[in-house]
Parts: sequence; structure tokens; C-alpha cells
Amino acid sequence: MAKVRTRIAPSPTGDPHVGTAYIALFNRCFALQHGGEFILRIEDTDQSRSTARSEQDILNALRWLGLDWAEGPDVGGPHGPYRQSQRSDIYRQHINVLLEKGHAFHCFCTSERLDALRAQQMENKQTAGYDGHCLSLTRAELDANLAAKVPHVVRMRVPDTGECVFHDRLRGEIRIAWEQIDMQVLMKSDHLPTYHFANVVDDHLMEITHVIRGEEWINSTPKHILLYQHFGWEHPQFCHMPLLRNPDKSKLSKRKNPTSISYYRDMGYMPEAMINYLGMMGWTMPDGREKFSIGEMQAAFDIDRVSLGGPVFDVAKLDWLNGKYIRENLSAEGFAEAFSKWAFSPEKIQKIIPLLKDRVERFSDVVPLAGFFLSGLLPVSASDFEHKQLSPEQCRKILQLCVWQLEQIQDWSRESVEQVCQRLAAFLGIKIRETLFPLFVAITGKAVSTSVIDSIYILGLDVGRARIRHAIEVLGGVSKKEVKELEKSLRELQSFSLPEIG
RNA sequence: GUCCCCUUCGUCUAGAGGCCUAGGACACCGGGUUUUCAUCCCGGCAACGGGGGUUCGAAACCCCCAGGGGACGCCA
Repeated sequence: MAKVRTRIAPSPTGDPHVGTAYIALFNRCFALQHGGEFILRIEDTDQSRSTARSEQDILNALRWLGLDWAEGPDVGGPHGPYRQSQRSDIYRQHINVLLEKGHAFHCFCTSERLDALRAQQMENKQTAGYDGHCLSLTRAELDANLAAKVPHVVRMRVPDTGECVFHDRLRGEIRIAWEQIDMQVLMKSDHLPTYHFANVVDDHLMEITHVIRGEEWINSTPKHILLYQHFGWEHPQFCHMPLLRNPDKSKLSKRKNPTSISYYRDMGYMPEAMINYLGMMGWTMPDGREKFSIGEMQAAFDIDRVSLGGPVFDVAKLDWLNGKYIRENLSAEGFAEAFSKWAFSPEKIQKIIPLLKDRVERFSDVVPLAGFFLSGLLPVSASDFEHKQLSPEQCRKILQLCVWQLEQIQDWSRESVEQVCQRLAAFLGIKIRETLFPLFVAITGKAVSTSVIDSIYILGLDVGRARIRHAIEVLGGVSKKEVKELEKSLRELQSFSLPEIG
């Protein structure tokens, strides 16, 4: 039997997500337990959303958790490159194979036509999908379009009758009718592949034997199987894990829960506890032990014992586990070391010191002034937000619009945070000093503190967002009706342009 | 709307037809230890979604229903 090889294939389009770590953990345990290899591949075919920063953050986060990989963009390996944006030639060759064999075809349809088509299909209560328009192009029309360099994509041909039957390691036989499967775009008009295509080509070339991924991919598995068949390749074994959930059972999302691994790092969780907690989502040690290391998990791992109900990510239980790790796994020296590393990283300290140096008269003033930099959620109450000009409603509005805008920031910097605040104040027609008031209380716990803009910047989006959200809750929360109004304001704010300062 | 997946305490789960008057953990409540608090210890609360089968016997197997979730992009 071939050596077991599994992979994690994150897309560098945002924060390092706990769901990525979760899937990586199970892939890694499975591979290493079978004496195989676990590798990492970066799926950065979405040029508009992928960033080098995000890629680096994801790599750092996974390493922090101890989920290291045998091959990857940073460590190399025999199946490289491990970044899809550097594999264009490979995809081009492979798309040509499909084109030649007639398994794929050029499509010149405009997005306007496709949108209209989809809308009509939805209205007629049909399954939405491509109607095969460009399939009927004559050879001459096709050549003319290509010669004229009309923008186009390449789509996959799909059988129109019968069904795709495949085996999922955890779920058994799954059958999906081919008529449910769209003629998926394989190559976009920017000549980069889509996920479905690149993923299949790479998994094959990288000799992946087991694809362990989230449940959200079940419905597109027939597309993948079809591609393997078109190429004449054997497909890997599929294994769809349950999805991590918010407390309301929806798919874990940052709108409802902190999902960034960086958040948990910044809040002072230990990586060992984090990984242990993820390991008990859908899985248990055969002997029922709840506290276990990644090595112990790997040794005892049995993928067939994964349970399929979507587990709710429960921060309360994570807190308990993390406390247990701190108590039981750290000596006094170990604690001192880990804590200092967390609290006083030179990088963080260098940013904080300038905010303090000119405001303190004694070193003993530092903790009362800047302790909020080393805190999680702050003990604020509604009365802390009382203000002679701002009502609680206005405070909530400022806070909510501010988080939404902070979330939009592409390059996190002091300047971009400042710009968000300035724009918000101008938009609301409230003086910047007043606009910043609820933010001061939410972020620093006090109405008077170090620059709140710098503080937000230094604390980062994850912790900042958590505190602002907490403040909104303390202020009574936003009702469904209020959310609608706020979303309307947000749209106005987004199209609002800052008046020129003369 | 169409298709797919899932369903044991509030939450994470154990459970492979009789060991189940369903076990453990978190949370919560009570008690003990502790100068306080936390830790620690002890106790309590609390679940097989519903209906049909199969079987001597069903939480477990089958079917239907309901509920939850996901997918239907030139995003991944």
C-alpha cells in the first residue's frame, strides 16, 4: 500500500481560522499515525483576496499550535512548488489534456448573462447551473473567438444523466445525481485555476492518499471524482469531517465567535490546550481521557471513531482546559517564562512604551494606565458609558459601525485605524473627541487613557473586536431592528467621502 | 427552491442489539477543605427528536416524518 499522505490546503485570504487548525490536526494525526506524511499547500488562486501577510499568519499560527508539516512553501519538498500561484504551467498543461479529450470546453458567456440565467432558474425553482450555451458553438465560431482573444473560461463537461456514487470513510455511500452538478469553471478568465481543478491536480501530483476535509465539500466531491476519472487517475479516499459550530449551531464564523487562532494566542491560551480542545471536537480518546497531548492523540488516533454531529465550539470548556494546563503543566519557572513571552514580547512592548513614557511619573503608574494591554475582556458596565452628549443608543451605533469598519481594513496600521475613526466621526457629524469616547471605555476600560487609536492598533482586530462587542452587549445589545438600521448606516458610511480639510 | 449531510443531558461526548433504572467532562446548583477567593474533594440537576417496523430484547438495525446544518460563484 502506498505511503499515507495527507494535506492541509489553506487559502490565504484572512485570519488563521481555528477550523483550518482543526482539519490540519486530524490530517496530521492520521498521516503520522500511519507512518505517512502531512504536508501543507497554499491555495492562493484567488488573486484579489490572497495576501502574503495572511499566508504568513496562517503558517505562524499552525506552527504555534505544533502542527508542523513535512513539505510546504516554506520548507520545500519533492512535490513543489507548494503555492498554487506558482503552478500555472502545470494547470495549463492539464487543462489542455481535458480540452483535447473533450472533457472540458471554452465558454465565452459574460457574467451578466450568467447572472440573469441564475436568477431565472431560481425563479423557476430549478437547480441553478450553467445551461451549456457555449457547448453548441461551431469549430469556426470557437476559433474566431479565441483568435479575437474574447475573454473566456474553461468549463468541465458533466454527464446529464445517472448519479455519482462514492464512498466517504466516515459516512459510507453517498449518491448525488449528475444533473445536480454544474458545469464547473475549471480555469478562470485570468488563466488561473479554480479550487476544484487545482485541488484535484495538486492532490494527485502531490500523491495525496486521503483527503480529510470539512463537510462543506461533500456536494462538490462528484466534480472532483469526475476530474480524476477524466485524467484516468485513481482518486484518494474521501473523509468529510463535521463542521465546527457557533453556539447557535451555524457554521463557526467570526461574526458570532472569535475564530482567529491569533485571538486565542493574544488572549493567553496555551497552544497545547488549544490543540487538545480541538482534538476533542468529534473525537475522544479510547480510554475517555480528556486531557491529552498531540502526540498522545496521534498514537491513539482512529479516524473511524470520529462522531459526525457538528460540535459547538464552547469557549467555557476551553477555558477550563486551558486553566488545567496552566496549573498542571507549568512549573513556576515555566509559567514565568511563558507569561513573560506572552506579555512582554519586544515587538509589543516597543509599541506600547511610547504611549506611556510621557504620561507616567512613576513606574508604578504603568499597570493602572496600561494594564488593559494585558487583559482579555474588561469589566465595564453600562454606567461607564454615561456621557453628557451621547446616549447609549449613539454609543452602540458608534461601536457597531466602528467594528464593521475595522473589519474592512486591508492593511492593519495605526493610520488605517485612525482613518476609520475620522471617517466615522465626520459621517456621524459628531466631534472626533465624542466619537472616541465609547471606544475609550470599550477598549481601555476608562474614559481617559492612552490614545485609543494606538491602543486599537496595538491590541489588534481580534481582541479589539471582542472588547467592542462586549461593550455593545453591556449597553443592552442591538436588536434585530437596530441591526437593520445600522446596516443601512453602514452602507451610507461606505459610500461617504471625507470632506477635504481645507 | 433543489440537492446533500447530521440528530444521546444546555455544551463536548461514551455507547458496535442484552453489561443502560444511559457513563464521563464542562457549565450550573449544593456541601467540605482553604484567613478570602481560586484550586482540590464530595454530592445534585440534566439527554437517547417523533412515529412505525425488525427482534425474545433496540439509544444502537431499517423506513417515514420533523428539526438542525451545509452546498448550489470566473471564493475557497
